[in-house]
Amino acid sequence: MSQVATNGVIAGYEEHARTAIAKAVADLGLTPRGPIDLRPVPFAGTWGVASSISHALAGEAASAELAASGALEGLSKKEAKKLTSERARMLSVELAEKIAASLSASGAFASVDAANGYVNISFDANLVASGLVGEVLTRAQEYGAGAPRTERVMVEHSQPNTHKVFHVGHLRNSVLGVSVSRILTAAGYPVMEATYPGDIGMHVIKCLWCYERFHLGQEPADEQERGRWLGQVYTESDARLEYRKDLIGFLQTLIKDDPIFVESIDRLLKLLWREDADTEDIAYLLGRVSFGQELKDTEFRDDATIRKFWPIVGQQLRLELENEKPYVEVEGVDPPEMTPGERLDRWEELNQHIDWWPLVPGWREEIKQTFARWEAQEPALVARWQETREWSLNDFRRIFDELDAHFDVWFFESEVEEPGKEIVKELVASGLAEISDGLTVVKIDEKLGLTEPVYRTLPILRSDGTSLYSTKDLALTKRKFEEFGIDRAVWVVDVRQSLYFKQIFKILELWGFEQAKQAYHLPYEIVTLPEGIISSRKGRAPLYDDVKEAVLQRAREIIDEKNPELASDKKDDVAWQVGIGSIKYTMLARDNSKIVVFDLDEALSFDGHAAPYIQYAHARACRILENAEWDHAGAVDAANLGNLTLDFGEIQPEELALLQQISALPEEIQRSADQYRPLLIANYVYELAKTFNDFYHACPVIHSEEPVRSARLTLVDATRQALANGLWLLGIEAPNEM
RNA sequence: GCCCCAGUAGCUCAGUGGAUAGAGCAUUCGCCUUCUAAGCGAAGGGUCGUCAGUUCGAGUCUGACCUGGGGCACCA
Repeated sequence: MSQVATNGVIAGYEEHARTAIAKAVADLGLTPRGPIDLRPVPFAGTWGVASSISHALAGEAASAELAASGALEGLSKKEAKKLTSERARMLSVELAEKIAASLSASGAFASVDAANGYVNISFDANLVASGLVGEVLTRAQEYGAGAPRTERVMVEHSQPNTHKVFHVGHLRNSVLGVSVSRILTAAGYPVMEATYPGDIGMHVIKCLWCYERFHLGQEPADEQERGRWLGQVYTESDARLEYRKDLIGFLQTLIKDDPIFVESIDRLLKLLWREDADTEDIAYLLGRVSFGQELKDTEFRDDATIRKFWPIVGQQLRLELENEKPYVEVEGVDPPEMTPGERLDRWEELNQHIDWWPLVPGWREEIKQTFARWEAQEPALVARWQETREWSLNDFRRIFDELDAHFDVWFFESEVEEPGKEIVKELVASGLAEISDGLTVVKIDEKLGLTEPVYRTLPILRSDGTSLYSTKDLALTKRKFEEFGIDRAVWVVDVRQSLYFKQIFKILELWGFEQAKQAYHLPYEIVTLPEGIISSRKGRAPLYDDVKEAVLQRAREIIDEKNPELASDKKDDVAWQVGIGSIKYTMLARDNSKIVVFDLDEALSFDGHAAPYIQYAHARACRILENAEWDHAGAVDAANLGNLTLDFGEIQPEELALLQQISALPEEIQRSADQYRPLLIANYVYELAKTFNDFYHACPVIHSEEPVRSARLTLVDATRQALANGLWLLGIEAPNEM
């Protein structure tokens, strides 16, 4: 029974069943091709394991038998198949009966029967339940955890950029990273968690430029507000620098999907003519608009042209809105991107800053200079960077704390910039990298002798010698393995970076860095909004702090309604547990490969398949134990001494289902660790809550007679533990009352 | 053009080659004098994108195609 102690009670019984089936099969003179499959019996009212081994054996036998007898000759493929299939079904039923009979005769199982070609082995419920529940109570928080492993894993997640805001997109990453780390830990791996904030790069330069140039000293007095404020400065920097592109882009949209605008262009340009605009510019506009060709902001001779033209465009859009005709769909023609109302709004937005138009080229020049100052490590700029960076990091530390994300290592992009450049030098020296059109790249496919594009080409240094994201990741990967002695490194980064990571890992491998093979990119799909992609650049992102506030407020409202007697500070605790738990659960109860469309109304709905449902089941279990004045410590003692014996009397289907569900946790943990999928745990714990619900609706606990009462209370205790453990793996708290 | 991902109920999603494809939301109808109604029960709702193939057995594996999304030289 030592096997049972390490792998769990149920694993022991399963192993036992597997060996017995294998023996029964061998006694019949048959050899299964693969391992004996086992699964829970999929019917209510049973607890045990089923095998479809007789189907597999019968299939082979039927084919062989029919082929040998010549019965298939002259038949069409379809007919032959049908015949084989029918014969296999008959044989599998016979075989299952023989195997079941043999297992029954051995007397090793409570009951064995054959049904439909399956062999079903039922457990002696009271006996196995005592073992299982005893295991849950003695192992407590450790129940479900696997045997310790030696492979050391580093999980890097949570890579928000400083100088930008933390939004729900980052939230998915952190929540996923925390959960994957916990699941790997539970599966037995020693895990290191690492975060990697992007504290340098073009976004930082832009933000610093905008801060110095327009907002120096305007930062909020409250230090807690500064991170968010800085994010707004970043958004503004981008709006300024991209102003011309944005405006031209909008004109381009008008040309594409507003035929009335295009038809009116002659008249509009006549008006522009009267404004004394540059004639060549007018001709340029006329040509491009009437032929639907691409406009370029650099093609205008006079900066004043667009400023004169803009009010005219606005008048036209207003006119179109006033005379709006219902949109009629035409087959083969794409519907317009924007409604007339949206067009006017967008025009208005751009109009507010029309004076930016002539300034943009100068600003872009200033960005280059700021970048150069950074490269030269000008002390004043570096000091500014350190100060502002800290505002963002303050936010991140608080947010990670709130999310219960704890890191063993903090990597910063700024630390690996120089080491990265060193590696690039080596790569160039060794001939792996080359300089193509001034840009340092690795032509990976060429180096591998591939003719089809697979890895393509990766730039690893800008032509001006400044570092790229890739420059830094080369150094970081090396550092992870060499400095921290890990065996496997996992990057939790969204799916759009898949090719990029393939490239980085392959380059390191080509360079001769063996551990590159143990580097794994864990991709997950992005979070979008119902109206499209999240962009902190455009300032269109639900911020973590805002979503948190909304969700806490909603949770508090519901608590006030559902459980008004709860003490006020307790209400706050529960609101936090439920609110944060709900956000986390919606992120985790969707597979990594699925896009999450973030909708605040949905996030605020706590009904049905959501965290509170599971938390509620946990709270109910706690309350039952409390009302029964259940002696938890006594039960644990009994279990530790091996004295725990449960007597459910005539055991109910709901009790069996609950036992079966509790018993599945260890396997689910291993499976979700192997696949890096918290979803499996999210589903598991929901199913467990549901099964528990069924149980306590069907089976009175406190009001039942001994010994059933104690058996049920122990089962409730075990359920409470399994729910808490499952929620912990998701990073979600389990309230004792709510 | 090449590569990756998704396509299952009206919507959002589960589904480990195995028994009758399941949840939640939404809709309709029930259930609080019994351990918390954030709950429970019932009803309706499906050519599992299409077509071939592998298999005793395919929503699940393979191939082709269709639709949508993403990626592919100086963003991160």
